[in-house]
Amino acid sequence: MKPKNTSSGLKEVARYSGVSIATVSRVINADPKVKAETALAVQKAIKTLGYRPNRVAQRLRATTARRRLVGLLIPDIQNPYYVDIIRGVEHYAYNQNATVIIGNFSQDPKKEELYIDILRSESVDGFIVATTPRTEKKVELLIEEGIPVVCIDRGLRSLKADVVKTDNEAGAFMATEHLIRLGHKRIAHIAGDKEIPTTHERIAGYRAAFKKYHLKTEEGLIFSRKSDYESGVQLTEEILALKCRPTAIFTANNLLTLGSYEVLHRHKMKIPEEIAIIGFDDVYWANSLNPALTAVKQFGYEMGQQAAELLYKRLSHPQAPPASLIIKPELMIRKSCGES
Amino acid sequence: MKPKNTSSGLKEVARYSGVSIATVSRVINADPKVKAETALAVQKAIKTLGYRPNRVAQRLRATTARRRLVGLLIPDIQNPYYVDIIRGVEHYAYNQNATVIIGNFSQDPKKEELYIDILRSESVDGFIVATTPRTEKKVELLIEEGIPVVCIDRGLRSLKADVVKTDNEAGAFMATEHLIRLGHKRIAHIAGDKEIPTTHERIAGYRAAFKKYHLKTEEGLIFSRKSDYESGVQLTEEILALKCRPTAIFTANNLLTLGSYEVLHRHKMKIPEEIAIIGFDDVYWANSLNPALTAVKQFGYEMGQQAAELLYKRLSHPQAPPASLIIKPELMIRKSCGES
DNA sequence: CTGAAAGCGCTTACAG
DNA sequence: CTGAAAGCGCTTACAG
Repeated sequence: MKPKNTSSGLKEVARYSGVSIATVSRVINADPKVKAETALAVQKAIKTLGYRPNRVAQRLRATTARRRLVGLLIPDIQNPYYVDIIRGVEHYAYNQNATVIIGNFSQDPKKEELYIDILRSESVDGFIVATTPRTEKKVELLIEEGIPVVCIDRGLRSLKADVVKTDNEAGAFMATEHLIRLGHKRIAHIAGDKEIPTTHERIAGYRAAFKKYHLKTEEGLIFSRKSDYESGVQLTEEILALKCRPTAIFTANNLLTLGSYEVLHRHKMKIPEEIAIIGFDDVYWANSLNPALTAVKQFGYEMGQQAAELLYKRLSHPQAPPASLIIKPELMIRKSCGES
Repeated sequence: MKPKNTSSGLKEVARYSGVSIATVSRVINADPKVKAETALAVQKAIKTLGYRPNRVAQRLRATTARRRLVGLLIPDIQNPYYVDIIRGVEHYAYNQNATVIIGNFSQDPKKEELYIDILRSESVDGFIVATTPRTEKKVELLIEEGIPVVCIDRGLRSLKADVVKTDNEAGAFMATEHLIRLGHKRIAHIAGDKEIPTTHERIAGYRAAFKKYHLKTEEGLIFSRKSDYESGVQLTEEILALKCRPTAIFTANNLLTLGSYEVLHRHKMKIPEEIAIIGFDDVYWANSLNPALTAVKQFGYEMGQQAAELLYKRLSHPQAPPASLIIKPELMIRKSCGES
């Protein structure tokens, strides 16, 4: 019934190597004050006994920055963009011998709040969060309590935390400009949920491109519902039902893009001849779509790494002023807008 | 410098409500022996102080089954099938007030071993693992030590653990039979990595369908490299280069399918007229592909839930004999094989 | 350079 | 029904 206690514990290592548990602890933490030969003996004992420190006990005792646990709050693990971020954070953490604990709240506000509390109770070194305006207060509370937080994808309005995000306006501008240069004048924009700040930044980029080319932007061509697949489907249907159809669509994220593709195919629209499409967010299987998707690539993986790095920097410099890392996206030209 | 200690701790709650910390602890754990009015008073104190138990301390002290942490070992978080599994596990855990800690080893053997050790050091209640034969020994060790393990997607050869998996042979049979009934006789199979047991089960299903229809299976049409996107690309190229091309392809997982689509589109093959394609694994954007993908759906989300449930059952019945849950997949008929 | 001891925030027999 | 005390497995001043 009771599990054999194989993970011997500090005591056994101490006994085996003839020192105190304090010393064993010191060699585990690479304390340079330990005499070399003592350290060696202890290391041997650790190896032969197969000892592994209990991370829970370490964390309970440890002071911040040595807990080796980072909390990552993610809106939707089904969205490949967030998966990239997760992988990036994880990669950095792995190299620091840290673990990451993910709170995937699936766009559910209740879960979102709860996960903040839970991760906090897990004594994370700090948080990396893709905030929703909804929980902004709660996140600010964390910061006031001295818990390091870095925002990813979206910053805090109060700007009190580090942030790494994409230059959304620039990305949307690039996409729209690409279409304009190809001769499109009536471009629909399927925007994301207006609750989310990035949505507005992308709309701004869309408008800016029109402005630069002295084109007027038709307000009726900006569509928005939520940021999910289903909204992509519904809004594309609305667009196709327009008496005077636009010649191109710019979708604001990968879920919307996918939803849009579904409808375009169902209506047997020729892409890009009858309608061109360009999406925000690149995916690794963009070439498996037909035609291959031209998209604005956000560097999710790199952003995740940077965020983790920022977090650990802040751990050692809690008083440093908040930093912003704005990553320029890149246009991946493939086939869905025609040859450029 | 030092974070304000807002999360008051048992002591403050005890002081505030005029009882001992033992009593506070009891009401947190819903011990029925506590007098109702005492409990009420304590609950009020907890609420007004905004107290939240420190999960790390709880876990250190707790005995198995009350640690509320499940370890999930996943081969590749970029694969949507595993994302479904993660979501399922998480859903169940959430309802148990448990957290799940994910070890995503990205198909890297070294990471795989390391994550087992790390999750173990985190004192998980138990593991849910998609094993690789590589780490089978290590997983068996876990079991011998009395740590509950449930395998997902793939079982243990020794059968010593609970397992929830798809009926792979049946799934592959369904896919192949579907193609045969549509009149295809020469069907290529892009199988997964031969190191992985599911690969062989799917090949067996493929063969079985041929047998049932008294067709001979051409060994030269079974292709295998690894289980990733790139292999899908390469093997499809090989297939198209064949002097005598098959009329259909059956791909063994979603990554291979996507790779295959890329090549088929690049070569401007008409699907399904020139070549039909059917894939193992369904994805939520199957309709965004062109043509919409006909696929064998594995119930990843449900499997994840079941696995978590099995894990918690085993926690209360450690001696129960290992259970196997074999889930029947379902054929999702769309357009990539033509109308049925 | 090393050990004895206190303590991280909890839970749980053991008394009463 | 409740409290005092031991202890989970570590780390870290404090002595020496």
